[in-house]
Amino acid sequence: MATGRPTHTADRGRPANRGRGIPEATVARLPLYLRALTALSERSVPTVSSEELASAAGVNSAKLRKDFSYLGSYGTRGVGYDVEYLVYQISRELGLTQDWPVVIVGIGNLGHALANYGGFASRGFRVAALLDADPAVVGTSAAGLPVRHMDELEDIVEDEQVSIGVITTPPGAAQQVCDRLVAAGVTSILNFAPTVLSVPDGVDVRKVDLSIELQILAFHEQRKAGEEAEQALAAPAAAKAAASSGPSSEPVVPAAADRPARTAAKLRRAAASGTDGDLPAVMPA
Amino acid sequence: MATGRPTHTADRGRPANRGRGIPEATVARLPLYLRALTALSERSVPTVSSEELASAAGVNSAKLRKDFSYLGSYGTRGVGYDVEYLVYQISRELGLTQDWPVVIVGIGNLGHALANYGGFASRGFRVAALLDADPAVVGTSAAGLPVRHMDELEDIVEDEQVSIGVITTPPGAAQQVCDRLVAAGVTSILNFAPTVLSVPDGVDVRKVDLSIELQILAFHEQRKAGEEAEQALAAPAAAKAAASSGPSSEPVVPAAADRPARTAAKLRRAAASGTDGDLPAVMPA
DNA sequence: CAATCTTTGTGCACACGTTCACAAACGCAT
DNA sequence: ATGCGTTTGTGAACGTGTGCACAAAGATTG
Ligand SMILES: NC(=O)c1ccc[n+]([C@@H]2O[C@H](COP(=O)([O-])OP(=O)(O)OC[C@H]3O[C@@H](n4cnc5c(N)ncnc54)[C@H](O)[C@@H]3O)[C@@H](O)[C@H]2O)c1
Ligand SMILES: NC(=O)c1ccc[n+]([C@@H]2O[C@H](COP(=O)([O-])OP(=O)(O)OC[C@H]3O[C@@H](n4cnc5c(N)ncnc54)[C@H](O)[C@@H]3O)[C@@H](O)[C@H]2O)c1
Repeated sequence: MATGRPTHTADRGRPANRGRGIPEATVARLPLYLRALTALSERSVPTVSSEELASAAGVNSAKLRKDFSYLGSYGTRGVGYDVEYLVYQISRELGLTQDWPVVIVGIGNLGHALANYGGFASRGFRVAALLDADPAVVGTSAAGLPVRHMDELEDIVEDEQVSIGVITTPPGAAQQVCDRLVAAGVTSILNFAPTVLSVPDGVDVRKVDLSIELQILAFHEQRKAGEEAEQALAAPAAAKAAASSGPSSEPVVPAAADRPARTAAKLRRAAASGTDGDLPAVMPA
Repeated sequence: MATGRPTHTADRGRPANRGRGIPEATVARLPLYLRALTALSERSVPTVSSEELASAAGVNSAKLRKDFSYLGSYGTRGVGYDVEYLVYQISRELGLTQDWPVVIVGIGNLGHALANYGGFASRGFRVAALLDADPAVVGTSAAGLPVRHMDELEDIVEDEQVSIGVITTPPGAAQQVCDRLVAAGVTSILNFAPTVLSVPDGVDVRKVDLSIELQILAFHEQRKAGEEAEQALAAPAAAKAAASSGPSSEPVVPAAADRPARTAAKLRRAAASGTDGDLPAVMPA
């Protein structure tokens, strides 16, 4: 097991979340804060309040303060947080004060893009090697690094002390590549292939799945269309009255009135898909 | 506002989560189930139990059953779920029975990779257009599609009824591109730039952030190293005894004993970083 | 038809995450 | 020193998500 997103398998009998145990949700937000703080630091802003920083990171200020409270009391009441100091503390907590060599396996479209990505090195992540199984790809270079053959994986992982691997192979090869990475000693994997990886205890897997993100957006998009259809059906008279009563009238359905073109498009969608009670194409036995 | 991951701003006065309201966590798993079910469907498997399907999707079977219960009672007790029927129901719920035209803005490294990605079209997502601001890029083609100029954005969005936009521009341009997409009528955005986007109510934003994923992995990796260091410090005598007592002895510290080479690497890390109580580089005023 | 076996659907308890609201702490002015 | 305005840190309430455990429902067999 140990596959999905919040799979931190090494949860062996921890008492509660206090006293070194930072909640997973908080950990996921720390990089966000760090990014905002780094921007402030570059503008030489000395201190920042929870309200300002929260706004810059796109979160609630109470949440931010609670998040920071897990790290310790690094703020000053009446003033705010010291930017440089917080940058250091968060970096340390996330383990970014050390070097993290990373291997990328599968140098196709996506692997190339990742290899070229500058944001990699900016936070202590160093591309230790690019690997591929295809002899046609091996020997070429991407972003100044040579693409090396999978045979070298074990040596590279050992020599360079690699503990993080990125998988950008086709889905069919992902599990096999994953097994090999784990056997070689990699204990954290970032998987871009649309595959459920199974790994032993103590190995963390996170996945990035474009297709899932789009499907979630589509779900909400469909829901929005359905809601607007309901609204339009429920009060068409009121909407017409508002439209014809001139500039002095107040908007009756503000959300819909803002973007009338969109509303028309969504109504078409809602009509096409059948928001509810559609006849299934296949009936169960 | 409306920026982070689970930001579904259109939550205007909904009573509870029942009666059409599917929990966000469930929505996020539906694509996973769908993928597993599609694979079964291609192997012509007629029915599947919650246990089997859960295992294939990498989740708990109780969770899966509860997830499906939000969609309705589509299973048969004692048998399981009809694969084809479930595929249809989930597809319909996610809105995949209709066509979703998508525009990709910023055809650089990542934009190219996404344009070439086959998994896009496989689920009703059609690339309606590739857009870029750079005259050197406009006019070239990627994955058989021409790269068009940003000036055409508004026309394309209207003509093709686009409601989903993908942003793969540099971070500095992301907010500006986002604003323009929203003004043109796009109401769902998938953002690959490391930027916090602010959008009006009714617009959904999801972000994919490689750097954050790596930082989260680094955090857990560091934690693992710290734990192993503690273990090794707490019971070095026991470990030595086990190592020297021959093949008849049982493992004392199983997790560490599995991959001894890794343990050495982690201990080195733990020593280098200072797991706790490090002196800060900058002190607060 | 009854007995048995399998598997679903869900009530319930608990864990986790979010938000409110406010006392305590601090800087600063007087 | 004292008071005032500001902002942190956190207790407490609430909402969401997870997983156990089991009754009910259907299949299957005799
Ligand atoms: N391209 C995208 O935008 C995108 C988006 C989302 C997900 N993905 C997923 O990312 C993965 C890679 O996508 P891509 O477009 O780069 O594919 P690609 O075919 O361009 O590249 C895959 C690379 O992996 C190599 N490879 C195959 N088997 C291997 C093995 N056993 N060991 C090592 N290397 C091996 C191939 O030689 C090839 O170079 C796929 O799983 C895809 O579904 C891609
Ligand atoms: N490459 C990766 O693997 C990777 C990984 C994670 C995140 N990202 C992020 O994704 C984004 C794109 O990365 P990339 O490597 O493809 O960058 P890139 O520089 O290769 O491509 C960016 C493209 O955007 C275009 N562009 C710039 N300003 C624009 C504007 N105002 N309107 C329209 N187009 C505009 C540029 O012409 C260029 O073609 C960046 O924000 C990067 O941080 C990239």
